[in-house]
Formats: sequence, C-alpha cells, structure tokens
Amino acid sequence: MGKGRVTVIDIAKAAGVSKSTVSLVLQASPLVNESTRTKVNAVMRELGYVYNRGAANLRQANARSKIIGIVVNDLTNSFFAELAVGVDTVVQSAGFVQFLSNTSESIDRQREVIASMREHGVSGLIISPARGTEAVDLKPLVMAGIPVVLVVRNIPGAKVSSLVSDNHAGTYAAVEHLAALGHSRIAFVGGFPDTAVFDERLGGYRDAMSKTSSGFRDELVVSSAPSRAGGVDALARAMAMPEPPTAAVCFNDAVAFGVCDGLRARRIEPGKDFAVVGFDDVIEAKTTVPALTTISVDPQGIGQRAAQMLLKQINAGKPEAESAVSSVRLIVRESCGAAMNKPGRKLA
Amino acid sequence: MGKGRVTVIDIAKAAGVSKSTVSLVLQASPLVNESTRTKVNAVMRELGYVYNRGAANLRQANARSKIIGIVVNDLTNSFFAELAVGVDTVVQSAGFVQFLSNTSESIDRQREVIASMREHGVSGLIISPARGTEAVDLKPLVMAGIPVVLVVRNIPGAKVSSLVSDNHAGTYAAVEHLAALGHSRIAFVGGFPDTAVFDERLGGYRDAMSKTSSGFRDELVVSSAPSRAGGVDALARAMAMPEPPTAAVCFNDAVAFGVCDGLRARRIEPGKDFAVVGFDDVIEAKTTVPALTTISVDPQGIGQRAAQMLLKQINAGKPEAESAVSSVRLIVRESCGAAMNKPGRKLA
DNA sequence: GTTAATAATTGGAACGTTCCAACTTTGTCA
DNA sequence: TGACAAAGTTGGAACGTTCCAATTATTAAC
Repeated sequence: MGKGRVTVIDIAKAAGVSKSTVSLVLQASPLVNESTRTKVNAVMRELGYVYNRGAANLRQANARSKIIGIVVNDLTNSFFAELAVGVDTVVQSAGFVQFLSNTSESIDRQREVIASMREHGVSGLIISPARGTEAVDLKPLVMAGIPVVLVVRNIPGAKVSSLVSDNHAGTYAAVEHLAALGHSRIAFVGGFPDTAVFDERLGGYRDAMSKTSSGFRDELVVSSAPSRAGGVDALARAMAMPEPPTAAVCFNDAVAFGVCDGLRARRIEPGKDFAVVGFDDVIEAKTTVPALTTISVDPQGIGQRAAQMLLKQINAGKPEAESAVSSVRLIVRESCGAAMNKPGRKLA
Repeated sequence: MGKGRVTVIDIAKAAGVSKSTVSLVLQASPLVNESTRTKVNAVMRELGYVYNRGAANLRQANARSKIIGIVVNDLTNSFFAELAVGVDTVVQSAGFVQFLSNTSESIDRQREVIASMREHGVSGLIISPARGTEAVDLKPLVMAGIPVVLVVRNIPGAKVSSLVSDNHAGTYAAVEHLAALGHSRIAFVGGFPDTAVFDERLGGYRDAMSKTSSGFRDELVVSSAPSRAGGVDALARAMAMPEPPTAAVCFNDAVAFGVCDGLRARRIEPGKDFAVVGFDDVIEAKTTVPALTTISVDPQGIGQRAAQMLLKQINAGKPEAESAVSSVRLIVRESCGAAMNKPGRKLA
C-alpha cells in the first residue's frame, strides 16, 4: 500500500492545518492550541506517521542528532557487554539512542566504525580503544568538537575525557589482603605487558610487594593472554618454578578462572591449598565454585558514569576534558581462603 | 575552529568544480575523469570533509540508510553478545553499520528502541524479542515493508523471517546420549515454562524419554530462572526428591553451571557421580572444569546467518518471509561422564 | 571540415524537516 | 470605538545531498 512515506505535509493536509503547525506539535511547543494538538496527534496515529530524524537534524545544523556511539574492543568479554548495558540505561533515559560497535581489537575496524558514526552525526562517543590506539587517531574527533569519553584504557596525550578504574589501588589491596593471610610467595599472573592497564595493575602489585618482608621478585610475574586459556597456561609456567607460588593476583577474572581450572587439573583446590584473586568482578564471579575473591570495578556503574560525563559535555557545548578514576574495592569471597577457616563464612 | 561543517559545496568551490561532480566522486561513479577525481579527493582530505548521510538518504527516498538495527533481550547474557558479534561481522563487510540496543526483557523498552530505529531509517532489523512480544507488535514494521529477521524466539502469526535453533532435536539427542550411558532417572532442569523455547526443549526431552524403558515422568521436570542461580535452586529441589535423578538435561549452559555448583556444594562430583548436559555451548563451556557436555548452537554462526537472511531480503526489495531452523549438535565433553571412563578421554 | 557519438561536467529541483518573520484572530482596557 | 497585546497559525527559505536533463569538451568517422 502506502507507496511514499507519510510526511508532515500529509498530516497537515489531513488535519487542515499548515506544516508549520504540525512541526510545532512534534516538538511539543506550548504555542499550539490544545484542540489542534490533539487533532494533529490523532491524524498522525491514524496515518502511521514516522518522524524523519535525518531531515530534522539536517535543518538544525547546530544541534546534532540524538545518537551517542559506543565503541568497544571486545564485545564477547562480558565486562564490555555490561558496560554497554550501563551506558544504555542512562543514555536512553536522556532521550538518546545508542549505537554500538565492536572493533575486536582492530585499529582499522575502529577507524571505520568511528567514521561511520560521524557520518551519522553522533552527538558524542564512548570509546574503549583497541590496543595500540594513539592520540592522533582521536585528533579528528576533538578538532570537530565531538565530545569523547575514553573508558577502561586511557590514551596519553589525547585531549579527551577519560574514566578508568583505579588499577593500582586494586592490586595493591589484593596483595595486602593475601599477605595478611600469611602468603609470601604471591604471583602476578596474566595480561599482555604492552598495555597501560597491565602496567598499572602490575605497579600496584609491585608497590605492595616491596612493602612485604619478602619484597618484589621479578620472576613472580608471569604474563599471558588476558583470557581463561591464558590463565591455564600462565599457571602451568608458575607451577613449574623451583619454588612455586602459594597465591596469585590475576590480571582479570577470566585469567583467574583459568588459574582455578589449572589448579584443579593438578588436584590443588583453589581457596584451600592455593589463594587466587581476580580483577573486574564479572557477573559469574559470585556464583562460581569457589566464589571468586576479586576487585570489584562494577562495569555497569562505569558505563553509567561514563554516559553521564558524556552527556554533561554534550549539554555544556564546550567539550571540557575531564579525567576521572573510578574507585575499586576488594570483594572477599572464597577463592582466597579467607572465608574457609570457619564454616560460618565470616568475611575478613 | 571551523564554525559550520564543511559541505560538498565547499569542496566544489575549493576544487574548482561543481557540487554535482563532487557528488559523483563520492559515489565512485565511473563518469568522472580520473584527474578530477584525485583532485577532489585531495581537497576533501585537506578540508576534513565528513559525509552527511542524513542529507543523502533524505534525497534518495527509495533506498534507505545503510543502518541495520539489532535488538536483543539480554545483552549481559554472553550468548547474545556473541550473536551480536556474528551479525556485526557480516553486516560490516556489506558496508552497513550496526545499531544495537538492549531491551532487558521489557516490552515497553523494546517498542521505544524499535521506534527510534525506524526514525533513523534502518534498512532492516534483527530482533530477539522480549518475553511476551506478540505478532501485533511487529505489524507496523511489516506494513512499512521493513525487513525483519527474528532470532532465538519465534513469534507465531508474525509474517516475518525467523531463525531459531532446533531445540527439539537438541534435548532429544542429549537424552539419547545419557540413556546410552546407562542413566534412567534423567531430569529436565531450568527455564521458565511460559516460553516457546522452553516448550520446544522440553518437547525433545519428553519425546526421547518416552522411548526409554522408564518413560517420561512429570515430576522429573523442575523449572527455574534460566540463570546460574536458577540452576542451583532447581538442583536443590531435584535432590530433595525421594528418588533423586542421576543425570540432568539443562535448559541452557547457565543453568548447567549452576547445577554443577550445587552438586559440588553437596560433595557430588559432576561428570563422575552425576551427569549434566547443557544447551548453547557458550564460550566458557569448553574451558570450565569439568568441561561441559552441551548442545552447540554457535551464537556467532546464528548471528551471521541471520544477517545474511536480512541482507538478502533488503536486496530483494520484496521482503519474502522465510523460516529457518539452525541445526544443533551434541558436544560430548566431561560433565556427562562419558569421557571419564578412560584417562585417554575418548569421545563417545 | 562537418557531423555524430562519446565523455565529462553542470545548474536546478527535490527530499522532510525546522526556523523565522509575518500574519490573523481574539481578548482587554481606556 | 480604537489601540494594543496575546495567542495561535502560516508560507517561504534553508539544511546537504542526489537525481535529472541539459550543456560543453573531446574524439571518431566520413
């Protein structure tokens, strides 16, 4: 049926008013008489009118469209999926709509999706940059005055807002906790050494270790892919040492799960014979057995906060770069052994 | 700096050609001379031109924009995250860009995001409908001739394409496998009874059970939320029976993980003292301990196939509804006990 | 050297909306 | 009654692009 789409002019004709009036109704202007408003609305429903945002924000060259873009580097990692959900909640309630793309750590893909989002006139961007992203990659965005909030990974030199979690404090707290439980050979396992996040988490580990009696020892850091399989692999290398560790601070929860898998394959019970603590507090951490002691970063919360920072910038007009650090906290569960002493599961 | 955005006319002026020529360059038309093309391209780069898709597909009222929308009901479930990744890969390589939104099982939210996507002129939609979605909810879309592919959950009566996995065959195969291993008290655990997916998976279980010597027994199906916590809960109820089961076919992998947690909490070793098989084959299934025997549905593959179905419809012009069933297969790992007999881990 | 064909380029109209300034209607007050 | 204000409505221009028909420049054919 209806060949061409129904436009504001069709509505105007059918309602016996001018297109300007229909436009005013669309923007809920107080200028229009109540009775005309209801009539116009009725006609719109009847004819199945759909608003054409493309045409609209073509005219209002100043205000950009109501789209915000979110670019993540690994959507299969549930951390990012939850982050996206967090962004979505606040963005939706502000009347914006989310545009999500996954780069799979590819810089080329990242460039493509960012370009595509610009073409569609996004009002702002939340980006968890692919590995190897540099400040120049973001240059065009800041030149065009498009608000950007970087999450998870910061990029030195880029004049944009960022929101990262307090990686240093997280691993620091983890080491302190394990040391208080009596461990001295504590390993740092997992993660790729060439990333800023790795450096920060390792830094917290190192600083805390050097305060212990045994001090920081280089051979106790064993890196690997930041995945479950990487954790299995790294643990194997750690256990092959002459004096293997009795505890591990892991780069993230995925690695920690891998470490637990590896321990069990060796008939070592995580949380009893060996302490492991993760980082991120992904949703599975609390339900797995043993429940994972980890550093909580609340991915949904980060998403929400990032979205708020972005909206603030968008509304301010002048994009004022702002750096925030999201605080983290240690969640003591079972995998560190602290709760195993008593059956009553007292939290340390 | 640059107050107004740079348009095709600015480029034309700077390159000494007409706006029409610039437009032809943009669409890579063979009509334009090679030397002019390179000059225009150079100027575009120099002035930092960004294409305005809104304006473009305002003019070409026939062809819609190069956006495809994807609507999922639970992005925190890694099944859907992977599905989205699958869609993204094929959609991107076809020059489209993905527009993802999460409904969190809310019908209202679903209506909002679909409306929003229409306003932005999506070319097509891939929808995993929220629980309780009805055919009327999709009516406006089919009336407007917007191609839609339903995934995971089909909606009876909606005249749109769908791609669901062969739920019946999956649980049927699972039961057959467990029966062959000597189990007779096999439970069906997890899932909400009011969903089509539940009915199909239960149906496969029932049909397979009635072919066994012990037959189908109503009390052996125990439902719960389709989550890890739901699995723990359902297992507790199952084990409280006078004659508890010795094996479980689970509604999905999340439930299966919960069942394993519950078993271990009772000092029952999954894969040794009790057999469990899941459904979905999420990414963690193969790395967990014990590795989960499950029905593989390949979420990324489903996403890719759905995207292909959608693109076909978009290119065809006439949206021809097509229903497809994605085949599944049983992946035998450790949690069913089949591989535990020999240390060599032979696959049954 | 003219004509025809081909290659390359072009100005104007159109897409669906919003903004602006102008207009009409109605009501109020002296 | 006239002047003025307030409330409501309106036509036209503009946004940045693509399409169309028309134009000019170039080459080929006789």
